[in-house]
Amino acid sequence: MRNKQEEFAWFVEACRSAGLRLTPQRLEIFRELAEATDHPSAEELHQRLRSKFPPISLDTVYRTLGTFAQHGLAHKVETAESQGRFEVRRVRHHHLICSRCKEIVDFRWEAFDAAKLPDEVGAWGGVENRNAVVYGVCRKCQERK
Amino acid sequence: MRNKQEEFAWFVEACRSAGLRLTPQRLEIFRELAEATDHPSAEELHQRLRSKFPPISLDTVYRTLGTFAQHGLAHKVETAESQGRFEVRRVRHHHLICSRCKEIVDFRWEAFDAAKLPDEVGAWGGVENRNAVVYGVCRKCQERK
DNA sequence: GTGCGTGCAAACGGTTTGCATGCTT
DNA sequence: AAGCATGCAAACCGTTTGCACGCAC
Repeated sequence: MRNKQEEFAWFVEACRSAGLRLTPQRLEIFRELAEATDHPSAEELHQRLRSKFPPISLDTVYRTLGTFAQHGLAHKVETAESQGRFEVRRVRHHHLICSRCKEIVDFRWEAFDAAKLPDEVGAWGGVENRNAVVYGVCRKCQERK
Repeated sequence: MRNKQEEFAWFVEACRSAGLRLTPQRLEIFRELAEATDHPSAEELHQRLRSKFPPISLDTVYRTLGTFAQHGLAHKVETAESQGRFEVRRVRHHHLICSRCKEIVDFRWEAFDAAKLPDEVGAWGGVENRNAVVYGVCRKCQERK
């Protein structure tokens, strides 16, 4: 986990090399998403930024997340839900998804990262990334039942 | 891979035990989805059913897929796209997704299915399912470049 | 006959887009 | 000064819903 200064420096550099202008909105959106651990949707993120200055429109949040995702500054998480959810991928990780409350939690799984893929995958094409998604019911929901 | 008769019998039984009525529309939708290998969206599926009898409305396709998913007769695939895509899960499998053409291909990976999850996952809650999603560029898109 | 499933049409929610203005470079 | 980024508002698309009719049970 990087500290805030490092993260900021990394963001600035990433924007530069992607040819993206450094605007207060983009900075705020990135900072807010980088601090979040719950993979917020665009709308959720917009709520959290309401009180910030400058006021950021929802459109800009959508556009900015799209731009970030395009340039690898953020990632859209794959879920079976309709609403898109985003994250800044600090370290290689995977997702636990609670089928009741839809909460998404990160976890590390080095053995999976290192595991050899089946041969047929090589025949399919060139692999760029892999992710594990684990479904279940989280402790909180189990107790709530 | 089951043959059509077996699949039909399985479907009938699954509907019965789920308390779902056996309608021509449901049968057609299931058959079409079971034959598809490309994880179609509701709208794509509706297109394919256009010529069939009885004519099936798009609403019914949506509703039926939702019902199927609820009862485990079909599954919504987790992707980073906005449009939902569905499949009938014949055997345990995982997904290759081409980041260019968005095609989704199934593959088997028994080693992953059997692999031990990290301890922290047990602490999170009760696991019900796991899926691997592998991203890359498929052969066709590599050559097209 | 009962009531679930369907089709129609209208509503809905999340997301995208055209345009004029503003601010980064 | 040039042109990308933003905000506004309207459009858009995939999906959901209320209602009345029809069909599986």
